[in-house]
Amino acid sequence: MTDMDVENIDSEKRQATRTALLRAARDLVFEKGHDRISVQDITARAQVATGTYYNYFDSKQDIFLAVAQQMHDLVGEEIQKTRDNTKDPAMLVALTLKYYFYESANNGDWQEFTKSVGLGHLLLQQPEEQLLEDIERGVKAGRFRVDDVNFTQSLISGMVLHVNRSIQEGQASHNAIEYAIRSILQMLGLPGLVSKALTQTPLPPLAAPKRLRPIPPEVTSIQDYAARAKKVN
Amino acid sequence: MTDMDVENIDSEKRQATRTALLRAARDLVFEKGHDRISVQDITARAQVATGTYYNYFDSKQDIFLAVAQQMHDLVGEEIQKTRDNTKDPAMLVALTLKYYFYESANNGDWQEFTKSVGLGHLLLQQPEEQLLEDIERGVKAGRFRVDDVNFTQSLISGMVLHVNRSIQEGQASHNAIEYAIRSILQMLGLPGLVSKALTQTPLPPLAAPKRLRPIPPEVTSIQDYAARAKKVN
Amino acid sequence: MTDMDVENIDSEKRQATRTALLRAARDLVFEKGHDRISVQDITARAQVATGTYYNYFDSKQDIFLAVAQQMHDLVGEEIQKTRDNTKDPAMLVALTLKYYFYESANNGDWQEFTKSVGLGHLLLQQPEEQLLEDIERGVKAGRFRVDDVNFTQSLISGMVLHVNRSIQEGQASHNAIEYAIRSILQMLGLPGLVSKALTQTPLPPLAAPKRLRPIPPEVTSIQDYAARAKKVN
Amino acid sequence: MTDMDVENIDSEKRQATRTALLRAARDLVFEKGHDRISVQDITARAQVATGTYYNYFDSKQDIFLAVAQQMHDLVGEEIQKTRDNTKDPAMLVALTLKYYFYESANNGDWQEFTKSVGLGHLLLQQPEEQLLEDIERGVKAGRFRVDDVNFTQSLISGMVLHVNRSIQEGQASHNAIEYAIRSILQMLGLPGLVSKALTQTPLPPLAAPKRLRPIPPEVTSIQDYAARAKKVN
DNA sequence: CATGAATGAGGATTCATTCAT
DNA sequence: TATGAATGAATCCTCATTCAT
Repeated sequence: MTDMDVENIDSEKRQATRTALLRAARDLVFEKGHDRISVQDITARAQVATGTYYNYFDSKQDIFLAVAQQMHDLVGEEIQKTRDNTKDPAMLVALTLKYYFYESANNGDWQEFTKSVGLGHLLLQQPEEQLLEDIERGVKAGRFRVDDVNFTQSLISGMVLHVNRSIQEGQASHNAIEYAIRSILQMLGLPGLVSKALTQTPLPPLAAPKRLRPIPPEVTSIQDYAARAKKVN
Repeated sequence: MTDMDVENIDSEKRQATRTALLRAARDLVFEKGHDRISVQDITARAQVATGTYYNYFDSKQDIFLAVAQQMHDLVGEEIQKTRDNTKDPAMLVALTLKYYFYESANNGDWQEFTKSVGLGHLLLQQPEEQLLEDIERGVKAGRFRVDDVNFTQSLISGMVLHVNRSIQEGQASHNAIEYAIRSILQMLGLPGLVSKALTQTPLPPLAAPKRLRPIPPEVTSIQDYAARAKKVN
Repeated sequence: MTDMDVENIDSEKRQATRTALLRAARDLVFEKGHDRISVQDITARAQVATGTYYNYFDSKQDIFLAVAQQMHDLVGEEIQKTRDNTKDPAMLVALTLKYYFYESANNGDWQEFTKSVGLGHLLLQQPEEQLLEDIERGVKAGRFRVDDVNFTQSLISGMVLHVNRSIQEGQASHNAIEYAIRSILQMLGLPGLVSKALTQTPLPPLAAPKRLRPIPPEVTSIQDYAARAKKVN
Repeated sequence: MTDMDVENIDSEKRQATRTALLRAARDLVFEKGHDRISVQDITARAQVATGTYYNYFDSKQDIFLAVAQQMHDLVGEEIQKTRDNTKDPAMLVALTLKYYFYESANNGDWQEFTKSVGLGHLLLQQPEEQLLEDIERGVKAGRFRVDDVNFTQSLISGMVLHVNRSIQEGQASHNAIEYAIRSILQMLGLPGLVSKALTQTPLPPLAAPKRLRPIPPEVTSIQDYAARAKKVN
């Protein structure tokens, strides 16, 4: 058995435990909803001792962030499949933006999870480095006309953030997304018509995101509870 | 001063305390968000002693239900204003359903509050007795044709519940609400065309619900957090 | 029973519990020495529930500070008895300084306690307001000649701090205390000879401070432990 | 490479690890003070794995005792340098006692370290075997007049212990040390005048012990803390 | 022997709830 | 009814120690 092997074995074990904890945390959030989850709940579910948790995460909150990252990465991987088949840099930018906007607005798991764990302000968004690369590629290919690549990336990320926020607050108009994407493409130097066309290209559907949360609680009318309320004597 | 007076004075005092507690609870939920609220927080804010709380509510959870009722009643009162000006029973049913659907989907305060306190399964919905009366009135006026009034009411309430649930899970089609209302009206014996017409009548706007929650936290991308995550060695 | 009575009774009860906790904490420090004391130890000894502790102190460390204050006050009260019989402001200043220096250097309980609880940097020292009053009185009586009373007080407090520190670090000469007091009196405008005389006036002894700590652990040579040490094979 | 060599190499490695652990423990005590040190802290500082610690020490406390021994040995070695130049057995006894008393009272590192780790009852003291040899040599040289060498040694060790304790508790008179040494010498059969003379011989200074602990915390008056204390309502 | 993941008891702190006054 | 001190279970987190590799 080589050193390499030893390292790998250790890594695998470590990864296994870490994954078990992450899965336990994620499942419990969807099952119990809230801060109703204790660290002990998580470790019990993951079949490890209480203290083990702190070999992997710094605090209770820490694991929820890690789960969010995991979910974020999952979305990224899903999108990547379509990106892989896209050669045109302009198309790449357009569809990536569109996908992320779509996910941000519609990925119920993400929304439920992040809200539940107090990370509701996190957004599904393209990693900044990736966007930067996309822009650089477009510039090299002569498709984009940009003076300062880094600043352009920063500008776009800012816009996306803003649009996402507007959507979440319900203040975004019906076609805010399309409009935003079109504006961004134009900003990158594409002609208006091309921008519009790219924006409207329909997306190949993403793999339907498997719903992670189990049985939702029975939806109920408030009257059922009213009886139990304490009366004012 | 009569016994009656004494009673009334006491009652008023009691109501005042109860209201102070309710207001404190509601404000704190919107300010601090979660389970970060203790009974002590509530009583401190309401300027009463800790123990006083339990003269009005049986448990910590109890008050949140009461607040939810309060909010539910508020919505009901708002809707009632329009109902008061509506003579036709069919129209009454249609607009009431429509209003409640609308509120259920869009009342952000309600949604935020209920989710926050673990009552996310509660829905804004017409009180069953009211619906029953509406149906009965329509029957008396010869507008509806219904065999079993009670059962019909029960059926409708069930449908509404189902539609609401679908909406909340994002599985409802674009015009689910309109379709549901139309179906219900037909169920009550109205002709298809009439049903459709009633359904499409635009609603007079409700008083814009004042948002209670304070400044939302800054929306941020997950990459900002990534750095802090504990690495897998 | 009047409201006044009720208040007093409550106060007394509260004080009793607080005192019990303080006494428990102090005793345990002298008995067990260190952080070997848990909050549960303290509450158990004080015969109250764990949570009760936090109705009186904000944190574990908090109570140790409170005990230190208590001990500090005790010293102050002891000194006050002699101060009460001292009319001359110059004498008052001289003997107060002398007493505090003496206590700071020799009060074993104070030293042991503060070291034990990580407050070893605290000193027994005359409260600044008291010193200020002393100076003011001396000025009014025409005994001191000082331009800026507040600044003078501040200067003196700083000197005392410095001398105390030197003593604790073993860097102070044999008669540092006398010299310091004499210098301070001169600073207040007294003639050199008078200062010297006042400084040398012997102190009436303080009430012998009752040693609070119980049986000290058996002093032992390190050889007794050597046997138990793990050998290098 | 012979077996012997292998053994030696292993031995050296072992010693190196052990030394690294000891150094880490000692440094950390002086840096962080208290029980704020975990075994993990020590191993991390020593650049070894957690488990390695338990190949060298039985418990957490164990290493502190070992460090104390190390410090004790260091003092012994320093004293030995002077002992080596001392031929007269009486002088040897006198100066050894004096040195150890001096160190016991003044070696700040020793005092700080032992107090910190809960070994405050340990003393710097001449190893009993060494004292025994010293006495025997004096007897052989006709300098001492002693009936039972072993019992005498035991008696002396006991006295030293007692004096040390008195010093630590601040109950020892100014010249307790000199008086004790003189008494011991007389006990060994030396004439009073000779004893006195030997006792008063000044010591060649030991190598100034380098202070290991870092910057001491700022000394402060208790009033600065008072504000933060929780009030009794 | 070295390693470092796993363990679980222990300790600080919070807070829903009770109850004597 | 109002009060607020008391309660103790629950929770987060630490860390000495073990043990399989």
